[in-house]
Amino acid sequence: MTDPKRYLVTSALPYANGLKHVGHLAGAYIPADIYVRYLRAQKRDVVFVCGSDEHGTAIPIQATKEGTTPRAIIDKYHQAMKQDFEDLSMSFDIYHRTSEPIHHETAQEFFTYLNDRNELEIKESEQYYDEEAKTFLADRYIKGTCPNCGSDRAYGDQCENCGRTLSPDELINPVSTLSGKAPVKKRTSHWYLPLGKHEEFLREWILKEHKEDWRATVVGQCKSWIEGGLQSRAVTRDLDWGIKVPLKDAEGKVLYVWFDAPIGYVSATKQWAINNKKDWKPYWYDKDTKLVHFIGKDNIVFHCIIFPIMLKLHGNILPDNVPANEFLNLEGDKMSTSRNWKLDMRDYINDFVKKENGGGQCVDMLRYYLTQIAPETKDSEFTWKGFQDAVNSELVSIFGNFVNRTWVLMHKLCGGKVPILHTEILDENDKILNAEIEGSKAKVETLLEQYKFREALYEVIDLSRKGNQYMQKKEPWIAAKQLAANPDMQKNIDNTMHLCLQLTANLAILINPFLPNTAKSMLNMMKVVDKMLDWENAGKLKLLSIGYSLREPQLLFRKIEDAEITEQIEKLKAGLMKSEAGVQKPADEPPTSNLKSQIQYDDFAKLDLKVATITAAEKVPKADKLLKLEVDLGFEKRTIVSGIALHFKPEDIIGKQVVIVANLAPRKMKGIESNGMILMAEEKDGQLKFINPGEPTTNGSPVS
RNA sequence: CGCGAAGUAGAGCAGCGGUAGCUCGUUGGGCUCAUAACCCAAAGGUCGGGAGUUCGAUCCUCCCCUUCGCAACCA
Repeated sequence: MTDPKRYLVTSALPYANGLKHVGHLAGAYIPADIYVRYLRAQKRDVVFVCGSDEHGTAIPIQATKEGTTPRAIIDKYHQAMKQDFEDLSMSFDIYHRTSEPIHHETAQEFFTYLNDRNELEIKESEQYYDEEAKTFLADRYIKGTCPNCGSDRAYGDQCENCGRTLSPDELINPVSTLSGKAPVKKRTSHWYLPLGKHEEFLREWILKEHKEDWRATVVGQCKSWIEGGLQSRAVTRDLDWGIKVPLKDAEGKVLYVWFDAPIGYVSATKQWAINNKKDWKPYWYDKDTKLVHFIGKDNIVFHCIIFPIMLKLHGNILPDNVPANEFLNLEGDKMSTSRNWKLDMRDYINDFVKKENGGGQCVDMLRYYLTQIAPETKDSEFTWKGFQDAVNSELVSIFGNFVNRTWVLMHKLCGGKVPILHTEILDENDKILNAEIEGSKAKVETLLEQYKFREALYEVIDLSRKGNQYMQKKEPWIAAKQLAANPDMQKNIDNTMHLCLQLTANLAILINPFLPNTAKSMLNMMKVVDKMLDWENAGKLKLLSIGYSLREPQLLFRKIEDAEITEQIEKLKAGLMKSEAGVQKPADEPPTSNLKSQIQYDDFAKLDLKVATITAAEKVPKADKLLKLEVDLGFEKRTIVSGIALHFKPEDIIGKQVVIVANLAPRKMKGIESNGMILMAEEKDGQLKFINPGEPTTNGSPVS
């Protein structure tokens, strides 16, 4: 779409059941924020909406897990996510939530509109029903034996043991997790959106019209779904958490979360309009509105297939583009909430932004690195070393350093003021630099319009690199030494510094969408107002007036120290260990007879169990969980490293008698050799307790 | 299984018909205004494997191998 009248930009609504990590940030939020800031700098009419997605079965499940109510869960995570986005300089015009009445009304109106026009089908099916709880059971609420591996940890949607995808009907001996009783089959009816009816439209719209301008990964995914045959999808569920189906005979039914969530973009726009006394309708109905959804690749089907069908049936405009990103891996492995292998936005905020040497510059460092490695065409990888390299060698050494040396030299050689430009002696280098400055605007612009954020950012950094090259060729510090012999050299110095200063002003404009906090610091150094950042000023060479005095330099970025990244990597690994310990005993599991397979006496006899007394204990440095213990076996003392630091203080356990496995092969942990293992009982909440003889016993006594 | 995306220098990534580029890292040199920063240069790749189309293929076609995703939650 060329020259639209207005823009509506959305970022995927984050699901309110937990904190979000940097993968989310890189995928759907930072690119959208860059795009929006760029449009605003161009004085375009743009609204940027987002908000929390607060319905669906996972919310009540999370509530059970945390021992609280669904309402408390969504309030907690809505607040947390909103705060985190704010801390990372996301510039939403509104951060809404789907629990608001205006959203319920909007979603219900959507449903009614479609239903009244017979665009939905009603189908009857048999679903499991819990007679005691008087409710139909979501797949996730039914537990049973896996038909594949025989584990009793299989749910109606998937087996936790073998990972196989299941349907509730496949479970052997299904049990309701609500009442613990066997559920019965009961007939129920649901509304379905027949996607198949719209196949031709999708083929035309995506595979033909947008074949070229949408990302290959997006078109490819859509093609895969369309050709795979589009099934009707239920838009309602039997659940008591969500938006009530607005019909008399639909007691106990709510809209399926995937149906109401994208409508959240519409209700957020409405709320924004109310807050700002604007009309929301053109943003969703006028053909001259450019709608852009920023999402991750998992969301492609909703934003490219299902929601567009809903929008089309409802008479709304369709997205102009859906620049979905692939996934971001972390230190060689997929990010995963359940395995705790992730970097939460909040953790970064606490460890960097909120520190004394943090603040806006640390926000921009993360924004920089995540943009630089954004998974635009394929999965990419976040590594702490990569983060450090990007910050130290590009932000600090190239960009920050260019600005700094310009400022320092300007103060030393030009009296702290913008020097005159002597046009009569401009040389080849000056002219080339001018052309580079003028050319960058168009380059960055074109790339941003194509959603190539990584490349666009590269162009900006590259412009500062060209500034460094230019300065190196002109060597004003050498010219300064020749001043005594040749006072005319001042003219050379003036020209060089004048151009470097104008270049800095340009850099501020160009970097602003990506690193807004940095742009702000630069404005402060230049003593100019925000208006200078207007995009139309990019490429201009008269942004700073001659004779204007400028502030002292301030460093734009600090370096990331080795110790900081080492600490982060260790923290990540410690978190993984914690979660793996947790997986063995999920908190919500009732006591079960988790018996291991039978062994013979000989197997048991191989174990050498002995009574021992802990004589010394200390924390292992740089390890959250480990304690280094010394135990007395009577006949010898030995060192055992044990992963119990989260449960016991070293000073509290000295003198305790324990049972150890004395013939376990030695193993090095954190460089300390551990000779044996202390036996522990584990409560279902993960709490650990020592196994010891009921009364004091001689150290070294065998246990059998 | 099938479908989609991807496999390119030590690392992270571009490119996509005319025998390969960028950033970091490495090595050597220059400069010293600058956050031991900057600048220049060099080394380093049979572009996953095989076959085909073409005057010519990393880029097109086919086969194979590997990784990721595919309407549970999840960017």
